Amino acid sequence: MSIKHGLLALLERGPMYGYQLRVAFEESTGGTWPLNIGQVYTTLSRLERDELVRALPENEGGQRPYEITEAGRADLAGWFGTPISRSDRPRDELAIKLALALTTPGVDARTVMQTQRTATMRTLQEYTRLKSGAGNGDLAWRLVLDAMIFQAEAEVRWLDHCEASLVRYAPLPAAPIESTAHDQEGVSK
Amino acid sequence: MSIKHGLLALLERGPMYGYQLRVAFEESTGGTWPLNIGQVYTTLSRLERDELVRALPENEGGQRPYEITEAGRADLAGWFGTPISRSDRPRDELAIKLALALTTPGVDARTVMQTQRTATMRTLQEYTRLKSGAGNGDLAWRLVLDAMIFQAEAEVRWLDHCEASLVRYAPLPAAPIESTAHDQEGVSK
DNA sequence: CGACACATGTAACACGTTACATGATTTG
DNA sequence: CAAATCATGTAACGTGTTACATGTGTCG
Repeated sequence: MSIKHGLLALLERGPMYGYQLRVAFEESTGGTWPLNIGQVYTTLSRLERDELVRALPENEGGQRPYEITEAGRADLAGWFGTPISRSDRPRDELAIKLALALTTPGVDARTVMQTQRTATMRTLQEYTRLKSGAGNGDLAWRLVLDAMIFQAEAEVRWLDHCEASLVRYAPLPAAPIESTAHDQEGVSK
Repeated sequence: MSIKHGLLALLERGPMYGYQLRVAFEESTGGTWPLNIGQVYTTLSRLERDELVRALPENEGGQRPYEITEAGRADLAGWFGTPISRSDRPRDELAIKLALALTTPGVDARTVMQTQRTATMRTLQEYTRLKSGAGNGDLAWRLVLDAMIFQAEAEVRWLDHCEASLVRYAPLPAAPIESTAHDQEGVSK
């Protein structure tokens, strides 16, 4: 759904051909999400089939530009006018993974959380580096980067929250018991 | 990818048949993400083809349970052991939408943001209601809910951040000028 | 009996990814 | 000339959704 409307939005600026669309799309998101060129052509075919775009005659350079139709404009307006609801977002694989980790024998949920946290922190640093690195006159791409940062931060916070909940729920997971008479501390709460 | 490993994780608890798997999967995530039953059967076929699960003989009740294989166990361990990276997550449709809204003629990015914000706030309230509503002995499903809450909160924060950036970048979008000498109020902050 | 939950499957379709095939133009 | 970039497309495959077809058992 995303790409379809993305292409329509780009065509709203004026007629463009496939290759151009890919470049423009990647520019809009700062190259964060590479768009496969094959996908562009197949999507354009479907858009043409649905009469949301119209192919223009091949020009001198052998390029096949498309223009948006009235129906396409209407569809695009609908997209921009309607908020994206939770239900049409993909399942959160990480949440599922952690939920299942809790009840899968032989899997330590804590380890899963910590591994994920480390990885997420690393990409978070990468994003911050990217952000400061480029001067970026480009507002759109800066906001996309911020979106990824906000999400990654939320993920880290959630992971911490999960670990806290786990500790409260199951203080120590079959803690290795010293045979000597040492105390085991810090288990409270 | 998600469902494949989800089913494997459930089968790690012991052999189950399709219908059972769907119920168990939905229970794990508190019914937040309904899983289509057709999907379960097709996924099981593929898992069997790849020898990650093995079909057991049909039992009295006419049910066809599956059990996880050694290869399946290995695959599952790999899933749990490897963090989910940003690159194998789906594109963030909202971020794309907003980035494109900024450069699409005839579209007011501010309106798009505000519409989205309202919708997200509403689902956020719904989540909080859900959370307090059920007593929930179930840790897994509580954490899944929290994940959605954390995400939605991050989204709202991001939207606010976007609006602030927009204001700084383009203080007033071709503000309609009153021909009379009246002030225009209430535009700030 | 009729509705509903249980249970299994297939077919059609949409979307995304990867890889392959092909050719023109530019540039070192 | 060779390599890179520009440019268009097709085929195969994985995954997900919806809808359809079918049958059993149970409960009001």
